[in-house]
Amino acid sequence: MSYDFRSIEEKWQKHWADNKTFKAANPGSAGSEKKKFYVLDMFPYPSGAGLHVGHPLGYIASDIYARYKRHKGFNVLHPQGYDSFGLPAEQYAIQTGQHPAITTEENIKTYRRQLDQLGFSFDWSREVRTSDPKYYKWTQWIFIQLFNSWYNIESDKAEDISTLIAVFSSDGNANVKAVCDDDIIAFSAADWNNFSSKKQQEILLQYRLTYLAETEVNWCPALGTVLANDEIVNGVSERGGHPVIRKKMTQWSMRISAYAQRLLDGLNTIDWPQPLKDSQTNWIGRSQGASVTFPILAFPEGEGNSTRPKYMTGGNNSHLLLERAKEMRNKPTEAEAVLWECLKSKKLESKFRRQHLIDDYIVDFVCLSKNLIIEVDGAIHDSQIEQDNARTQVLNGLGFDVVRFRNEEVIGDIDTVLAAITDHLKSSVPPMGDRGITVFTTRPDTIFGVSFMTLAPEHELVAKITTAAQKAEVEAYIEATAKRSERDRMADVKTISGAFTGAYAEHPFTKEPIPIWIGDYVLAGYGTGAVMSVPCGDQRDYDFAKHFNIPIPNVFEGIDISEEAFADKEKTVIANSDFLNGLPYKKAVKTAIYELEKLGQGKGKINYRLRDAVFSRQRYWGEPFPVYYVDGMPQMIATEHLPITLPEVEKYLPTETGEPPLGNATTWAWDTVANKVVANSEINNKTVWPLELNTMPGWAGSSQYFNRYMDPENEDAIFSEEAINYWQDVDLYIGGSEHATGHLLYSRFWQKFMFDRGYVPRDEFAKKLINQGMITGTSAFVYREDGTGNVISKNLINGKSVIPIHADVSLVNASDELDVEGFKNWQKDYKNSEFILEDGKYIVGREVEKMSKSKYNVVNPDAICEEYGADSLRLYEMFLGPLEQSKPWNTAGITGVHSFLKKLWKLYHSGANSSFVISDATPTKDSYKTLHKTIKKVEEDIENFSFNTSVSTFMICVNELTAQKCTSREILEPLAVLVSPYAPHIAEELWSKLGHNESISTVDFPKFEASYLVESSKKYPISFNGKMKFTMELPLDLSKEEIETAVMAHEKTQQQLQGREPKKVIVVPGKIVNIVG
RNA sequence: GCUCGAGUGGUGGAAUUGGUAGACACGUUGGACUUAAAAUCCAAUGGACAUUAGUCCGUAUGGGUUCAAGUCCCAUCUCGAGUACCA
Repeated sequence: MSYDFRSIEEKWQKHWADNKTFKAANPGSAGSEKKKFYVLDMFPYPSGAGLHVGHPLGYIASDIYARYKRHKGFNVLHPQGYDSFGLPAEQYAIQTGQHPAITTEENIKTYRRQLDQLGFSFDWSREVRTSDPKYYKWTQWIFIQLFNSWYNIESDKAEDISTLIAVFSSDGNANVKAVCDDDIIAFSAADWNNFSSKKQQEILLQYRLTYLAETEVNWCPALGTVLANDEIVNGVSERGGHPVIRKKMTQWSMRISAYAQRLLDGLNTIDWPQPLKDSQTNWIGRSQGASVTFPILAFPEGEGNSTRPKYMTGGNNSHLLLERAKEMRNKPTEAEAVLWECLKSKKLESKFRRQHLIDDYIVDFVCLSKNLIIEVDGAIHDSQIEQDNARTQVLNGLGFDVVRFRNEEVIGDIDTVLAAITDHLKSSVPPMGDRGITVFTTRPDTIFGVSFMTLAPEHELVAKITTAAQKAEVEAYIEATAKRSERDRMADVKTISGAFTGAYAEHPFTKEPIPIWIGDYVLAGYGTGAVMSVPCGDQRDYDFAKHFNIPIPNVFEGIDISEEAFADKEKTVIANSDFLNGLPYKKAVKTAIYELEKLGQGKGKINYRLRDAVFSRQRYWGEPFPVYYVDGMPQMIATEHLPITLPEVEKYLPTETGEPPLGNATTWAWDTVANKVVANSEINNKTVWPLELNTMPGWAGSSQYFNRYMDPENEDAIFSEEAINYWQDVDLYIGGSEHATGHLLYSRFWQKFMFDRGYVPRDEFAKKLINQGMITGTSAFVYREDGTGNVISKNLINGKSVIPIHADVSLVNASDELDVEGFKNWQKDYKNSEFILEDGKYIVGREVEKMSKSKYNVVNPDAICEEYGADSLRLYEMFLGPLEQSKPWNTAGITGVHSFLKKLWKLYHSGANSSFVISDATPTKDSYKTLHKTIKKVEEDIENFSFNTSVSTFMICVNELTAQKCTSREILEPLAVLVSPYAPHIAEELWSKLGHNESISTVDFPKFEASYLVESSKKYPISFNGKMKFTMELPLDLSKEEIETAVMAHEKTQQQLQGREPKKVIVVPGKIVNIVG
């Protein structure tokens, strides 16, 4: 009987499906007493093109591992599902009008058929689809949890928003340490309790982990949607390659920045590939340095009143207000008097002034060096909250922090008040405002090398500080840079451009004026959008200074900076820098920060590149938000009313007024009484309100799917506690490296959030991750000659000018010969072209490229399965090389693994007419040895994910057993188990022929016995000066001396030495002999 | 530019803590079987020289450490991936 892979594979695929062979057991059902093991493939998007041979690579590897773990006695969870929301189905809907759900359903069918035919051991009873309302109900649920959470820096975790509200209403926000928006205004408990509900909601949005805010987003006009940073590659959209522009829009954002440090720290606890960790580290972009504030000297050097004393901070009406201030100083309230006694005694180590003019306000107390204002309010202020807020905003705008206390607080408990002020003095680096430019620098040690400041052209201060004389030039420059697209700016980093604002800042230490420039090499989106430029230590600053003839002071000892900047931190010794002179880098940084803190003009700071993630998409085919709007403020729909299902729309394009596609829906309003979605016509702005029109991005559905697989049918919770506590986390996660900074970062973020809120027991979702390499295509080219239009065979080009044209790889055989007639029929344009052949053949050119439809180099697994079978394809994909490595697809070698399977089959069918033969004879010593060295190697290989070498090992094993004419059950039974993870169909068939009725899938993995491999002798390689000359068989129990004697006595040794006396003989028993001399 | 990874026959790739370089396949060549083809089986196959015996050279390049280096160290080159003015 010959190896009929077609019927064998069909038979077992049906058997597995009918018997639910791979169903994983949840707690409470049989099988869950075993140890768990969770093997997961990255969520596939079911594209219309179906699978190509590159896709299954990772699935085969994970399947081998899953099957191996079952043999090892584990309860294995190996699920599969579909990330089925997404752009392609929607683009297709826009073009054809076909509902994306239909397209998606069809694509999934193709995927499922293709996956089934490869014999994967997935537990299909757990399948999830992100576009299924039963699934996205829980995506919406998580969104609500995020909305109802804030990040408490003190406990360093996310907490329920109610704990924040409690603090606000008892203590205000002065002592709240939270990750929140930058423009937070200070308020007291009384303020909070008096704020309108809308005002409270606005403030809370500044703290929530998902929040609605006007942000600058990447808008892609061609796709009609915003894109996340990771969806943009080289300045154009990842999908489609369309241009992307910056635009301000109100969008949902995720406060992932709160988790920057923990996302970084977590990388040390997981076994993920280093390059992947590196790119996440890079993306998070932590840099340690200092934030430094440079006061702005309002007028250019030498002009006007730059000599005006610094404490004169009043505005235009100063002359009117000074008298009033004096009067108030003489008649302080009781509370003011008490506080002033404490402040003027300098108990707090900072100088305060009382009843001082700031712009057009008289403030109660101010510390000018720390930009801190303290107001003491009586009962009257309760009635003028709005005015006070306006005043606070103006003062904030000028760069001051405002802290308010009530009279009763000051009189009642002065110590608490003083402690609060001390806290503020310590923590307050004045926010950026008209009074100063705050910059972030990693090199505070070079602060004496600052010779100019540079602001991003978009920086909000630019308009305020530019002098009349420079106005025209600055505006022209801003206009010119705004016109340059993101892409131009990136492509062209060599051109140096900028403009002088006419304004000057003051150096914190030398008090020298520093000119303020703008330049587009400074990015608005990073740090504060401003830099202190140190041309001697930074090449970009250096180039800028050279270009605009700005001085380049040298602050490095013994370094020549006449040609380029000096950026080496290790060799740095600071010079020309007052108190930093002679210090090396690290000490100088510390000292500089210490001195800046003393001045209140800077402090050590850690900066992250990671931005909050925009979470709104102006698309149809995505999760709807469980959100409706009351007076423009977002409201969450109670979780018991979820899911909010995607409405039907006439067309999938934005509305005429530019609203997202959901704006076309006519039944898209929320009735807060009936708690259901109703027609838009019922909106009354009392009980029926409009729903959110955006949908969630692609990564929403994939950020917790791995946990949902643990309990996918659960309708009451995202997963049961029993399920999550049993399965815990993913033990092995396999997928492509393209998800490094998208899916894998967002998933880690959500997992940490779920951990903080107590829903999951682990704060990292995947212990081990492997990136499988990409299988690239081998494109084929024909060459059309310029002018003549003749199509020339590759080796006849000889320098002629030709245009390469992709030919479909199915028209080319293994020897690179083209089926010319087939090509002519395929591309009708070439019907009448003349093909210039060599030796009667047309030879194509070959090139390795990404496998893609447009390059006509896609190889479909269906054809391979048809010709060689799934087991051959599985073995071959593994045999190609290491899993992590990228490699071009080349079918040439598949006959090798296919004939291996035939040999394996024959090993069990050695009888007459190839009939099945098995004997109970005791195996030979050699057969035992062959089997056990195979067990050892295969086990090691699987544990190390070195699947390619296992396949070789099987080949060697079968070759040896065939030569030994082995038919022993004692050998051939374990061999079938060994092979089963790799080639499960043939293994099942052989197993059943061996007389078993149960599936092979959970049979124990054969146990390795070292005793079978023990040898009594070794074929020693005998080397002379390290070069192997011959081998010599010697017993292994010889001592070093005995080996040496035996080797020296050998005739070939004497022949090699030709009478010379060896200087030294190295003997490593069991390994090698090396004779030196 | 920076970061990371990789360079081994005609090809995919093996090679344990440094210890016989090229396992296992593909391809190629020759042979067996066959009317023929397919399938199958056998043999050879890193390069150069040599009838044989054998000799020399060989893991990107140049150095180094070592009895011994594909493996460790230094420098250089090439390719791939990621990143893009990150202060």
